Amino acid sequence: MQPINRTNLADSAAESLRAEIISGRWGVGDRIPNETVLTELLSVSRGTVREAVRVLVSQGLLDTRQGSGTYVRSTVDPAGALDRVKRAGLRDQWEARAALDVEAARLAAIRHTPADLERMTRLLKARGTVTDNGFEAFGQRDIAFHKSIVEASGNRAIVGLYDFFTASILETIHSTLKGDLPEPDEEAHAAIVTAIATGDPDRAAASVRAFMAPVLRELDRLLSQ
Amino acid sequence: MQPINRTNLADSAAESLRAEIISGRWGVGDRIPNETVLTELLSVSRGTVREAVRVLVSQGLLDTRQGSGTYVRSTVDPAGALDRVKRAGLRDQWEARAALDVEAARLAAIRHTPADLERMTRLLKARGTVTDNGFEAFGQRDIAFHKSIVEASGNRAIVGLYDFFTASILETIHSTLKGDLPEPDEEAHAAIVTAIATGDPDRAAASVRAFMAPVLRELDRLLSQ
DNA sequence: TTAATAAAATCATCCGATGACTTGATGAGC
DNA sequence: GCTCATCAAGTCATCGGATGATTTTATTAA
Repeated sequence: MQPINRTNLADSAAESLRAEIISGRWGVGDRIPNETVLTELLSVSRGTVREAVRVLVSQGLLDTRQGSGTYVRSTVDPAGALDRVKRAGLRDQWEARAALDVEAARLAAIRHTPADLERMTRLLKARGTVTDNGFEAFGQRDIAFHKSIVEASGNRAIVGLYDFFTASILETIHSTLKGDLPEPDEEAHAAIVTAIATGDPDRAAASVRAFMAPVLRELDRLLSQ
Repeated sequence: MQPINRTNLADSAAESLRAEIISGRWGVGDRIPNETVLTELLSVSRGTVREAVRVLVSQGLLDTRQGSGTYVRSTVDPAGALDRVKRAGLRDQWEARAALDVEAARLAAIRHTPADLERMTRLLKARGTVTDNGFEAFGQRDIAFHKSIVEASGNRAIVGLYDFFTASILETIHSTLKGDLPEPDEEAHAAIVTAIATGDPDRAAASVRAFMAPVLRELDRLLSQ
């Protein structure tokens, strides 16, 4: 049931332009053909060319200067890569976040400060049970706890990515699943904190991995139905 | 000095739409006003509205369906997440990428196909030495090899993230360091492939971790100077 | 040579028109 | 009453042309 390749001319045009840039045929600083020429090269209208160009401008690949032309700003494509991440699907995103979680715990075991530990412990205690203040609030508290672990890793890039995935996954899960993923019990949560507190990175990583495995298995089962 | 606020109508329009989404006034799944109405609301032409909408579509915030309308796809601002991660600095980015590398190798050990193994082996052989075709070309071949490992993980989200970091790191490293990071020898590279081939996830992960450790140490040393 | 001016090139924006697709309503047939 | 084909309205997709704003280049005068 894949409608497949709902192909936009503007998207295709953007891909063509991106290919020219990534391949290096258009180097940094080069002025690319003007809109009229691109219209002929790509066989699309000028409006479509402009939409394609503007997408690449918004991603930092191109730069337009009124009266002068359109120039290549960068040949690398970080925004495009992140965009692909967004479209990767719930399972892959969940697995990627779990991977970050595992490595974050490893780092946290090495780098955590007493304040980090105190915070994790406090948030775990505040987490409570599902019945307190409704499902939504519980989800928030659960997320806060997990985030405190990631923050203890001291790596801002990992924290940023974790936030990104958490928000993205939350959205998807609300619209596709009905929130019936298994929730590990308090004991499993506490085990992570304990492992980090011991300062053993392997043990910390393993505890998170063990924590995530059954959830990921259940997610697989739900999505394969 | 700064003409600043070189105000594109299309960019301003995109910002207005983004504000509606981020603020939550337009929720996920909502259909936003059609192009004609947006033309009136924003006081710009329909072409400009389309350019603004397409930018947000390319960023994953909106979703257009011909014949039906334009819908809010996500309230997560990938540009914001991207900015935070980019600001995280070279060291954190490198460490985050290494973390992904480790977990990707773990998954690759479990999921790799014979074609994946063949590809990794071929790329490792093609990688050669620094002296072949200059430093730049060697870097490309090295990246291609490492990416083949990540791709063998079968997780598109991780692949996307890896691309993101690779592109971002390359940009930074060219401008800050002088490219004098230690490069693990061929033996270390081959060890990763062997570990993945055995299908032992722990061994695969450990091999990548061992691979990355000295590089990260040296990066720390260089950045602390 | 230098500075002011004019002309050309280019992107920015607007407008109108047609096509393609989706959705909901309508109505015939059972 | 129910099903299904048909139709009409709504919406995005694409096209083409026209005008304005800005930059760059060429020209001209001092």
